[in-house]
Amino acid sequence: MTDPIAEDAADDEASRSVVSRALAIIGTFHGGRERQSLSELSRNSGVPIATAYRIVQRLADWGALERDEAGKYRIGLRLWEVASLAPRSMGLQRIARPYMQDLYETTHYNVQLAVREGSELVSVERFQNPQYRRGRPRVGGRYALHVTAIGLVLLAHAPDEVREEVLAGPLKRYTEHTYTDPAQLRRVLAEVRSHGFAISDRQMDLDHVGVAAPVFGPDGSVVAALSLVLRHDDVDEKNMVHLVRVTANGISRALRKAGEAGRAPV
Amino acid sequence: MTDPIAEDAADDEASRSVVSRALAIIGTFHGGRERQSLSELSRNSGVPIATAYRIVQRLADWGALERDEAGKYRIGLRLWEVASLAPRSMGLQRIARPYMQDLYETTHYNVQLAVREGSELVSVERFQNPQYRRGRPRVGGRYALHVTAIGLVLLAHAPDEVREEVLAGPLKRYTEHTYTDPAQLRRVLAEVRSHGFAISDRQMDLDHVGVAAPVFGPDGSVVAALSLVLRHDDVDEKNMVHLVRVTANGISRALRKAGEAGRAPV
DNA sequence: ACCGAACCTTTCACCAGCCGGAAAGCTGTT
DNA sequence: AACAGCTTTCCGGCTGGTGAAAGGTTCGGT
Repeated sequence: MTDPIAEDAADDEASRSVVSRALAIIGTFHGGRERQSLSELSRNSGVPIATAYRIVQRLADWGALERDEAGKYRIGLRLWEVASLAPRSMGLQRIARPYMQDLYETTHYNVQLAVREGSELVSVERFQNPQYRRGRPRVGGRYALHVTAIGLVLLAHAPDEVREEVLAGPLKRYTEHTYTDPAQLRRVLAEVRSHGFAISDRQMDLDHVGVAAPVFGPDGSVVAALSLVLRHDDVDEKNMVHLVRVTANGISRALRKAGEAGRAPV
Repeated sequence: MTDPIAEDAADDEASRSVVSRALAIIGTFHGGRERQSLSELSRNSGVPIATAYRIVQRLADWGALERDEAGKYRIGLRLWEVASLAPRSMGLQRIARPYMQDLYETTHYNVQLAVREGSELVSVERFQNPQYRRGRPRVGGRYALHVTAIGLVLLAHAPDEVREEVLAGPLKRYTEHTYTDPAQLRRVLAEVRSHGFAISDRQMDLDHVGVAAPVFGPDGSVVAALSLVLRHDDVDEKNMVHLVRVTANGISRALRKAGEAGRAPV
């Protein structure tokens, strides 16, 4: 089996430590590689097999990994349990879901919620129209910031150094409409900030238009973005801007209220 | 601040290893303790502070932990990303959600999905009526098997040793209707197996009635359970049994189809 | 049935890297 | 200003981790 993804070997100074090796091992799991044998774990993480053996034993004892019937390892339920305490994903999600559901039920278009992590976005929650699902944005998946409406919102409100990094780096082209000129993208981002929403018109693929708006945390910073994705010939996306913004603001308000109540998800 | 939960110190043979210490540290997080300072992590995990410091550094470097503005540590987004690859939670959830949503929209009662982990149940997904939310079953939370309808289904189909363990152990009473007599519970579980569903009538609290049915994996084993929770004076729960069973069977069928397509969630 | 390949598991002796006490910074508080 | 609590750094002692290698097992091919 050839690897579609480059090997995850890491050669940092700190990568010799046991903890780093353990993390390298669990980091080999990603979409499309959800079950691995011990040998695969060793190969993909760059950790020697005997070492991997012992580490995997301990991870499995604790429940971070599990073995299936075939003896392969997969991410364990216990790890998911603690991960579901991550404020930036599940904490946010818990509050945002009712709003997203309302938006979905009034429009029946795909609704997305994402946060920024470094110079990428991570999809945190989505509601999809079953008749019409693009598998693409997997919950838990990472995607580029400069392509989608939701990414443009997050990029527009990112710290300067992140924005400059993305603007400097190569801007991968997906369609003829994708922004690949840094100067143009910079102009667009300024508009996103001043208007309070972003539109991505066939920049990811030629069939879809996205409308996105920022979600603010209790301290006024942008902690997430909400988007609605529709087919570009379905309806005029301008009509949807208000709806998306109102929903995003509703989530922001709920976050502020939850913050005041003590349990502050950011 | 006094701890509502007993200290998580562990003194096993293997608990001296670095990996086990790291896991002990991330294991100190649970509902109600989502943000901890380094000192708290050290105290709650039993790991000396200097050691905890080094381990936490590495966990934070990788993204398993993050620091918030106040300098406290919380579960990081990166950990949630890999955890969202756990077949028994997110894999199952991805398939079950549309069915759960349909059930919710036709009834507007609370819908739950849970799996068994050891002698407890872990809530994997839920749809709640906003007007009427009991905060109780937090997604990612653990609960006893003998009290709720969903737990009774999971317990009825658990391996013998698990069932015996639960029957032997103390059966905590929540209301006057809770099953606390092992012989009685054993009889109930046999009925659950033969009838293909479970009903919990005010056994958790005096207001709610639950109806639950098993979800089968591709190999015919019970991998999860689905439940509908209603107020006991709302409607005759018998009317709901058919609906819950049909929905659970729909999920089972979808799991089988996904299994045949290669990506087998269990 | 036989053989070979690939994988999983276990052992072992050495030494790299970890452990943790102690003390120095760094806040924010009385 | 002194204090209390938390975070960070340092370093000697030594223990648990490491990786090669061998035995066991499962599979597929001939």
